[in-house]
Amino acid sequence: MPTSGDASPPIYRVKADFFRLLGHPARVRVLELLRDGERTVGDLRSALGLDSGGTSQHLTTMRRQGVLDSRRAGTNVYYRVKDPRTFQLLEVARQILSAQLEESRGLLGELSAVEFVPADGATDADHRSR
Amino acid sequence: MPTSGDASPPIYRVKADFFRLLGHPARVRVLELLRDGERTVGDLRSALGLDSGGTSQHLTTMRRQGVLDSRRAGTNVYYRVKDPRTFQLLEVARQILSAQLEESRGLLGELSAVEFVPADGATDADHRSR
DNA sequence: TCAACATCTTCGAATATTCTAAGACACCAA
DNA sequence: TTGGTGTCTTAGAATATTCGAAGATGTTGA
Repeated sequence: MPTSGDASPPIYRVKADFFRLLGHPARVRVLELLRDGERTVGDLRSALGLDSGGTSQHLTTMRRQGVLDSRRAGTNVYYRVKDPRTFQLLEVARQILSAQLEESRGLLGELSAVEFVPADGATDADHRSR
Repeated sequence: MPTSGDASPPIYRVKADFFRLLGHPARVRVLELLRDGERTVGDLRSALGLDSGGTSQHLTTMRRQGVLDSRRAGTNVYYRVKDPRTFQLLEVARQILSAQLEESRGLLGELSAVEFVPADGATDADHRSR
């Protein structure tokens, strides 16, 4: 068996492609809309507020990369998420982001507490000026 | 408390920005290199094979978005991953991708088994021509 | 202060992605 | 077979990201 034409790209590139695929608001929404089952293109289109061309483009991209799967039923096409672990990805991202939010909210609190000045004026995270 | 100047963007946009940040081979590698602890810019630079400008650019981007954190020690700057859950993201992505690989490998096997023809010529996944 | 080193910034060119609009195609019901 | 609906494709313009090169800044030790 031949090692086929295109040398398979390094893992970190495959991963990057995969994350880049998720790196678009409309595509994140598609995943969220598909969280509880398949939907037709029309459903998604109206939920996203895109025209059918744009919707189709995103869906096609995601299917090509193996994130989505589709099935035709009459004149409609139903899309679904292929691997449920994809939702785990969204969930972990949500956790990370809400932790960030919490932290920055904390900093904001400190900021407004003008009266309080820590013993050592400069914090560790302070080494970049600008 | 005022709702501050910039209306906070919808969650799906924040998530998308976050994934897009991970959507670059060099940045994925940085995360992998930081899996077991902090590294200096120079370490990362030589591992990535970039010039110091490019390295700095990626690191700065990741720090601005809150994925990395840095500390200066003398003339060096050490970077580290801020939230360990970030690695979980990489891990889940790896799982999804290797499942995909396995599946396509399976299809490839079928493909080379030219003799075998299923009872019904068309499969379900076959509704898109082209 | 100066030289050496590490890191950061900036800017324009190169490249990639997304948007928009127009029309093509597939399927169903009449 | 024809019209209507739903989905897909394409191509070029608009926009965003990345690359490469040059130099600025900050830190240490002499």
